[in-house]
Amino acid sequence: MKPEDETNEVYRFFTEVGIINQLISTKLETFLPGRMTATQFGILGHLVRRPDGETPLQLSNAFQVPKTSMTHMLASLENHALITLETNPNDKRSKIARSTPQGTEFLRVCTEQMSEALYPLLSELGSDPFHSSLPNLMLIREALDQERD
Amino acid sequence: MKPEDETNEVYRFFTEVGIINQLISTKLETFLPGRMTATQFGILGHLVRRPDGETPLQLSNAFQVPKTSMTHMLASLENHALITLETNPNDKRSKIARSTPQGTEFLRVCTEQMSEALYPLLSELGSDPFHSSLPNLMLIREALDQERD
DNA sequence: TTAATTTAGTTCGATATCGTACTATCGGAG
DNA sequence: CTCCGATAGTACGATATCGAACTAAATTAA
Repeated sequence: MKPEDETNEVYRFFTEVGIINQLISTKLETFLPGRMTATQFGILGHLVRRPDGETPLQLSNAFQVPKTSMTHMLASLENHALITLETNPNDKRSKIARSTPQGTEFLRVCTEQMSEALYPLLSELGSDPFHSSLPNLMLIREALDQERD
Repeated sequence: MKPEDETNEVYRFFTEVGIINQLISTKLETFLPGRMTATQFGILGHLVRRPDGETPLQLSNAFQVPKTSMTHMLASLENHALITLETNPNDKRSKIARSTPQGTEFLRVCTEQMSEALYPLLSELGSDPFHSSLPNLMLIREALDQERD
């Protein structure tokens, strides 16, 4: 394949990623209350899986959003009583975000609704397209992540 | 594999897609002037490849963003003189967006810069991860797209 | 032909995002 | 201990996003 076509393929890859992200975020956001975004929901899921909590900075690295956006998202989740934000005893500059029981329950309910909504898609496609592309996506994500400095 | 693990894999797929989208958009946006977004840049690219132009509605379908967001994005591109917006002679409710020569040139320059910025990534990974996952991404995108109604 | 329905796009208002500049705290060098 | 550069998070302001309600044009029905 010509190098030019390879470059084109990379662009198409990123375009498809953008559209899939758009489609799935929109779909998810119809289940979420008010203006809660897919990213905010992702953060909640991340915290539910980590009972010791994480600092805002760790979260902004994990989701690759600016710290200033993270401040806003965490404040919003805290307003909904889905997480708590305490000062980090080891470093008073820092904080620790943790999921509340309501947060965990909220995640469970939304995830269930989302699974139902995705059921037709999974029956149609099967799990293979997801299964076989996941390792490549992880590879690309890690390389992009590494490069950023 | 258990059905439960399959579901988990699907979620990880969407998470990876979200993070890759975030990383690549941020990277691209550092090359773009002012507050121009990756989506707006994508729209310009779409129009450059279609000399006859497209209507705002076609564009909002292609990129899966609400019409009201498209209005804003097109207005912004028009302000930068990168596109023109004329009323559609076949349907006076409608409009046609077309790239201007400046738009085409602007796209060329930014694409070139982006290609240079992506060069290290491509050398490291090779084109295979992109090449082999693209068909699956297209499959998933088309299914999601179909479903939306 | 007129009236009702549908469709394309915009206006408006609420909220999300994020860059810049700031404050508070930490941790190392002397 | 004291200074100073680095680091965590926030305030603020500009702009992007997008749902709801609207206007105008096209299409369908009667």
